[in-house]
Amino acid sequence: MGDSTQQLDRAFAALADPTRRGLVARLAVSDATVSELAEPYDVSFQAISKHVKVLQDAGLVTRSRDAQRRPVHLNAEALDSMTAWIERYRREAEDRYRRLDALLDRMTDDDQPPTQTKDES
Amino acid sequence: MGDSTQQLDRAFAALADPTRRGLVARLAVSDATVSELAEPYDVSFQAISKHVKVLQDAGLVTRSRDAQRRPVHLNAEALDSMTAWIERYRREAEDRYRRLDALLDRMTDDDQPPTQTKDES
DNA sequence: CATTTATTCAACCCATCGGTTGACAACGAT
DNA sequence: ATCGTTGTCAACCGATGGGTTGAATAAATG
Repeated sequence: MGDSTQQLDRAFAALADPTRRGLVARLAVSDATVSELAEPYDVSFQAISKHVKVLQDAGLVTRSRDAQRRPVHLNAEALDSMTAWIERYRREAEDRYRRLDALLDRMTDDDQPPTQTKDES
Repeated sequence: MGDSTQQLDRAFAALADPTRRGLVARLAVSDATVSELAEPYDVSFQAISKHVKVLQDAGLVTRSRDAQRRPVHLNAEALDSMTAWIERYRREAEDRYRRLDALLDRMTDDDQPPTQTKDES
């Protein structure tokens, strides 16, 4: 098992927190420093710094350096890998339901036993 | 903010665990009982039962009753709400980069100051 | 009724998480 | 060199999470 598993672990865990989802939403608008990010929240500055670190370890954001500032930048590719995982199984499940619906349709249209497809073993 | 926030909390947290992602992948193929789900794993049966409960509380799966059995069923709509959240901000961010790229292109093509669009305030 | 099968509930352990406060580090400005 | 700004690190606390084992529930079956 590669570390793509761990990366998904961290990415999903990161977005499980409403504060961190708020940070992501904010960063979708523009890059921002930790101080700017912390401003709307009622928690300590250090707490937001920790949250940003969690997002960073999950690969969801990157940092750069501009004098004392360390602007935070949203990494859209990491979001892609999450939707890729979800969509794969959602599609698989929906395809299955579609086949099942078609099967039931055939069974009610006429009482013939269904012909077996290669996907159903 | 309604409990759609809490629901997202739970959904993302649910998929943050590799075992639970494995269960989702398995359930994309077909519904299954807890015993069937537990079989490939090296942990106790009760641990898998707990995992299924987490998925259920997150709205990712539903249960039905068939004699003693309680088959677990993947709820594709819950997966949809997750991708909806992610895609919203991914698209927002990508649109921004596209505008920035276009801006830089204009600035390097000729040295004219860029004309302000309605999206940049 | 007693048993088997399928599943949950309860109590516990230890690790991790989100929050706090206080100290430290890096850099720009004076 | 000192100061202010920006940010991280470290230690701690209470709550939550994933795991365990053991007991309890629910329903078919002898």
